[in-house]
Amino acid sequence: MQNEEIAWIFHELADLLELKGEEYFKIRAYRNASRILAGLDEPVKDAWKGGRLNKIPGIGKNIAAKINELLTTGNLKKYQELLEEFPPGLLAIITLPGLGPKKAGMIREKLGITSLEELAAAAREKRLRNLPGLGVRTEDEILRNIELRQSQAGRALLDLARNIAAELKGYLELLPGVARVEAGGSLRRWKETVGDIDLVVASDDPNTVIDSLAGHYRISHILEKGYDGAKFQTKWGIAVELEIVPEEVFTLALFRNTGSHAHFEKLQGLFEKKENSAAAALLGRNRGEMAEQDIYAMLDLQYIPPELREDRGEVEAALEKRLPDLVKLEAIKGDLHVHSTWSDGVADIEQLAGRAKAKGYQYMAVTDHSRSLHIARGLSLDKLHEQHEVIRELNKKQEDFRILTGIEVDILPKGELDCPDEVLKEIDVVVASVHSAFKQDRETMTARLLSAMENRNVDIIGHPTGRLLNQREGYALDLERVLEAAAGYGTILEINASPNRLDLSDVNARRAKEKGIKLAINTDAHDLKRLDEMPYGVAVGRRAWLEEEDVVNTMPAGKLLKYLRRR
DNA sequence: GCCGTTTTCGGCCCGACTGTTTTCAGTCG
Repeated sequence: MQNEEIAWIFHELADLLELKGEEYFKIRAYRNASRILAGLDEPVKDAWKGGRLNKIPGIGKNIAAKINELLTTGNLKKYQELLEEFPPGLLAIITLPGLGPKKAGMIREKLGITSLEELAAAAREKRLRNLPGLGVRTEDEILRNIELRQSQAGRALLDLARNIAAELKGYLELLPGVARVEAGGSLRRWKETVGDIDLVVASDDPNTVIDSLAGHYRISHILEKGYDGAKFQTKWGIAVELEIVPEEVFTLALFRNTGSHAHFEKLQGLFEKKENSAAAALLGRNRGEMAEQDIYAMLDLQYIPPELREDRGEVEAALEKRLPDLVKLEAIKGDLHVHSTWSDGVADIEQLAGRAKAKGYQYMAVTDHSRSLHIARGLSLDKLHEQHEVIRELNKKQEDFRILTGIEVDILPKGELDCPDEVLKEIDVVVASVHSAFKQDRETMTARLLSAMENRNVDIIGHPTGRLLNQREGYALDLERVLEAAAGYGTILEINASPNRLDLSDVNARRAKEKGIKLAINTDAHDLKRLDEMPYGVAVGRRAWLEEEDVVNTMPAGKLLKYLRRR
């Protein structure tokens, strides 16, 4: 059982206890444990074997005992009992924005509703609006959110899909007769969510491959089976589709499998114009040596990296040899948005810096929350000052790495910042973000962000649209005006690399670039593990056609600091 | 539930917004 799975059980346990009406602090302890386990830097199993479980801060006697039960028996009695008491549908209902345990419980009691489907039906039949505490607006909101959820059904976040894909790839590669395995489809294009995991396998024995994968512990059952492929359902909901081909056509199959459809069709058009000469050349080659580059070369195109294959002008650009030189992970020299134990992170500054350094970074900004964000233990001005003193001391001990002072300052509902200018002025990296009053109307929210950008102390706008993938839409915002303002003021916009945000999105980041706005690709990590999520942000940057010069944290430390102080 | 230069119980902990109300409970970050 992996860390994420154990963490997920405690997460659900917390929700279940909330439905049961348990005491707030007990629920919080489970939530906290879930977060800690998900962010733990070693397999929980190793800590368990080594008897170190209750050495982990936040894991006490009781939760350690439950982890022990999980790892010993594969099950948790308390969890199972609660699941029987509260149907899984109720858990889905309380994840809807605006609905919590109290309202879900009331709706269940009054109408016997225990699933999203039943809730949607009741909303359509206008049966919710007369319940105590609910009205027409809530009813509309509920229906809208359920429909939004259903429209995304089956699409997994990229990190989950990539993790499962990597595991299955490793497994398949060990099978006899399997020469190569690669993930294709939207996963290879690094799209923010993935419908199913496409794996292309080079093997002359499809049956063995299919039967072997069917027995993998991640797979719950087989959905379709053909001669040269099969589709499976995983236990995590997302489907896996296998395409099994002879080794000599592997590259071609992977190329076609990667898509997108629109990109592929456009290339097909080019092939047809070539009157089969290219296709003939393709078939005439020694196929074993063929690389994807050759396919593009045959069409007189520059090589188009998978991230660009969306038919958003990349084929035209490749024809004219003007594809961008896309930013690479190796170009990233630091992370400018990281949380420590001073606010709501679970790793301390030295641990974070150590990990950042190990990645080859030159710098990292510690940007803990500002005073008004109580739930995240936002820092008082005194604490902030103290933290910056600590950082200055830590910097004295090292020469080849620099910890930058920072803050993630709240943009308060009326647009003012949650920290006085004279304090902000002294801070290396000021990230300003919205964490409250998400339901403001478009005009108010736009003015709020504009007001923050106007402040010359603000360097970066954090997760600019506030969206959470598969959970909630961004706040109402006139993004065009925000982009205009960012371009005018010289404000940097963030690409938040967290796989559940990826905010700005690829499309919006590309618009930002077109307006001459600089971007920062940051992890917003709250633990050591999440510092590793930078590749997801870089992928968004690549999908946005960004080059190294568009991304401020590709600059060396000295140049960056100068750049930040220019306003 | 966890934690403890507070040693075994008591503290942890929060204000703002929302939609429903007409004074507030529930939700949220």
